[in-house]
Amino acid sequence: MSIRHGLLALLEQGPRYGSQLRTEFESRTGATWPLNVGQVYTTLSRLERDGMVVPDGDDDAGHPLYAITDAGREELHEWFERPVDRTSPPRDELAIKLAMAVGAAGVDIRAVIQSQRSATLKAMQDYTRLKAQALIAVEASSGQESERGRDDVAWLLVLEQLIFQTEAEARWLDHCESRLVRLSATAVRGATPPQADTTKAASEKPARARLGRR
Amino acid sequence: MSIRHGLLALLEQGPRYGSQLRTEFESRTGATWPLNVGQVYTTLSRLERDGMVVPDGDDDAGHPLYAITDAGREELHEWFERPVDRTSPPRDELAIKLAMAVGAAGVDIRAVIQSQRSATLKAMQDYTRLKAQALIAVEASSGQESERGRDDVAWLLVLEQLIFQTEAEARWLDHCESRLVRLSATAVRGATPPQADTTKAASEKPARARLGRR
DNA sequence: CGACACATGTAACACGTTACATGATTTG
DNA sequence: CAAATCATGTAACGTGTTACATGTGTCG
Repeated sequence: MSIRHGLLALLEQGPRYGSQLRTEFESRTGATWPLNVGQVYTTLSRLERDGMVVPDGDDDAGHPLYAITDAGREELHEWFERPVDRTSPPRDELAIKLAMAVGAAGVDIRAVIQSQRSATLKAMQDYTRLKAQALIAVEASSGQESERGRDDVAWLLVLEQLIFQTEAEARWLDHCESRLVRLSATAVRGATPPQADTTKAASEKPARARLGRR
Repeated sequence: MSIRHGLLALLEQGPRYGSQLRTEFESRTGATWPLNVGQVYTTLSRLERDGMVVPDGDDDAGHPLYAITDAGREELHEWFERPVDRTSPPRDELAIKLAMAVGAAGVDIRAVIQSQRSATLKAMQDYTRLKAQALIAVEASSGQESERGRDDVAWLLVLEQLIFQTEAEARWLDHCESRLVRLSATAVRGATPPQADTTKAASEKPARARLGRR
């Protein structure tokens, strides 16, 4: 659904052709979310079917152009005004994974957290590196009212969102670990003897050993 | 893809029937991500097609059971070991929206940020309320080795992830706002005179007026 | 000319959502 | 018995991904 509106937003700047839309979409989001070209064409077909865009002649080079319609502009402005619904967020694979790992036999949840943390931190490093570059780019292109500066700023914002998100994820993983330690301590005191749980001992060790590179 | 593995994880506890899987899935994730029953059956068919599960007779009540296979267990354990790839995260609608709003004519990006922030903060309140309840539930069910306590803990973790995420989003929105203020200040100084930017003035004001409740 | 890149499509497939159809069981 | 509920499925649709087929320029 976001691609639909993303393309509409680009088309509001003026008529574009398919592959151009892909390029501009990726300049804005800094190739974080590579957009398949085929997707552009199918989405354009659907937008045309829904009356949001219309074919608008050809380029100098003969590329078929699409233009946004009034209905498309209406839809686009509604999209900008309507906040993204965060009360029913998209399913997050990591959250589901940890939810399923809680108390599951044969799964060492702390190992799951560990390996995820290292992946998360690695992503964090990449993002930080990219941000340094993005800052330089913004600096260089600032002052030009061209689309270059606009794209660089957009990319910087996207990147910073990724950083904020990743940081939150890392902190959450730490939080999970300490929370599980605390809970298992009280649970063990309440239900099962601390060291005599042979089921856990037998199932945790091999799961742990199986981890690492793959 | 997370539903697939989520169902597999539940099936590793023992054979289940369709609607039971849905119920258990929702107990774990605390109804954050309501799971359509139909989805369960189609996913089970695909899992069976791929050799991850097999029909395993009937319940006492006559419900058709599915059991996980060795291949399914293998797949499941790989899933637990393999960290979620955060270097190519799923497209985020909000990030795309802001990226498209940067420098777009007819769009007041600060208004977009504002309305999103209020939606985000509202979600935050809901989550906080839910967390208070979840803590009580965990407290009450702790010490029982039953599936109740496990589900309550899983739900608490999921909830806390949502809280961490939402908090990060709110902070990012603030960050965007101040960053845009700073950038537009330097951009204006660099390219166009501070107050005499008629293009900006003409495009921002009406966009602002058009926004608000809808 | 041949290789390469660019651009436009289309087909096949996976996943997810909604809605509908159909039995079986329980409950007023 | 009638209504409601639970459970199992299926159909239609939207979105997204990958891969393939095809044309059209450009450049060595």
